[in-house]
Amino acid sequence: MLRRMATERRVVTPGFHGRVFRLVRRVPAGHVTTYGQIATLLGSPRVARHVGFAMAGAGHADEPVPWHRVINSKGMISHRGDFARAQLQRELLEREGVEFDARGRVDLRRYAWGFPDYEWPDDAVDPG
DNA sequence: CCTGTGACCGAAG
DNA sequence: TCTTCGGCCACAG
Repeated sequence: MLRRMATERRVVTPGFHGRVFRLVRRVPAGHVTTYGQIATLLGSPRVARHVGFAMAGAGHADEPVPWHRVINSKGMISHRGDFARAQLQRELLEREGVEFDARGRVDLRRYAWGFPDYEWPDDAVDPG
């Protein structure tokens, strides 16, 4: 029911980038979030890719976006060939106290932000 | 008014 | 552990 509504409703609508940025700004220093988590909070885990698209343009946002706190579901930095940015991202996170293991992975159970005050829209997809 | 360009995810084999 | 595949669109130039 709730599930079906989610498939019929468009979640990536005009202003999507702005909604992504607003959510990412709520992640405090020393924590991380994932593309999929942001996508789920905005309406559907399927649009994680679009969250990535939005982050690619984070520099165009009116207000600063802590883009470095967004990593992928494996707990790794998505470099997509841009190793310079990936290294900067890692440095920024380490500066905030986020630890990486030998494989360059962050323990999401420990650092992922839970968005405790997030208010789910009525037509939000069932997260579980 | 087009068009190209993107930082993903989970399931299946 | 690896690859492939479907999901599916705003936005800057």
